[in-house]
Amino acid sequence: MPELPEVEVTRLSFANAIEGALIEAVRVGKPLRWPLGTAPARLVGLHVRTVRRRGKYLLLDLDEGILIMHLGMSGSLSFSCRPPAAGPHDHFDLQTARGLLRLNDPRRFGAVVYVPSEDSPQAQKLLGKLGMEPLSADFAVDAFYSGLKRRNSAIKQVLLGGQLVVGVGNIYACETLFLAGIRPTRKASRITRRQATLLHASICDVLARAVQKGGSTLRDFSNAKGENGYFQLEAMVYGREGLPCKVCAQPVRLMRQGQRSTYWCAECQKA
DNA sequence: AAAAGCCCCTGGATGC
DNA sequence: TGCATCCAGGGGCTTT
Repeated sequence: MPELPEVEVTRLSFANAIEGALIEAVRVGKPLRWPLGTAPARLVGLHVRTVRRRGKYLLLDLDEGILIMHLGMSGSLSFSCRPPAAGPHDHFDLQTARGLLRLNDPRRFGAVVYVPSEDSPQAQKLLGKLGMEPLSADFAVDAFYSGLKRRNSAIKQVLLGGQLVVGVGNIYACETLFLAGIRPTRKASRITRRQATLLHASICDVLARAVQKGGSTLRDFSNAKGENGYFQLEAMVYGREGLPCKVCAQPVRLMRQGQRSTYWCAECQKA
């Protein structure tokens, strides 16, 4: 479910509330993607210092070490003072003095991993190959363009891959390519500087607007306060197969790329 | 090294 | 109502 905007919206919805809080107890439910990497009891007594985001990962800096969280496809976090009893899909609880941070994840593609530091092998295995942060100053047009030049696969796949730029998942890849007028199957290496500049701007624009709208709630996403997002209402192509393109009125198309659905407009995306 | 496929898992929608 | 099939916002691992 969650792409960069949803993860960022989630972070913003509980970071202030949890920062500085003492960890009082930890409950682990069904196994997630990877084991926690430490005994749950060893987290007790530590404080949550800050909550950061890297790509689609959330990083909770503790007094000692970092708790890395990932929401996978179906994960969401909630933070509340009076949480209900854990349900069948609540697989991780971090009980703090300020409230309970809970990961709900039906499909269990998500993860919570404790690492001693960001430089540790465990952390680098997850974070080491990540590309540029699209909402930060290090997302430079030149670096983006030269990175595209070095890739031979379809531009959509390069965006999803996360090695050049992080956080762009299936929804936002479709949307940014539409806004930039680029065919999703276009070889990345053949994208012109002008198109790369346009795509770069579209990525910045779409992700920032999606964060402002609280992310996209397709099925069940909500932030840590339980609030839904509304960016899906502004989607130009994603999930709109057969419906008229909002720009040219031609029917939006659907195709498969690397086992994922790609929505696009053949009329508006000719580059 | 890069690229393409496969797989992890559950639930909801659709079709017969 | 029941059952089979397909699909879903991710990404690591294995194979080319």
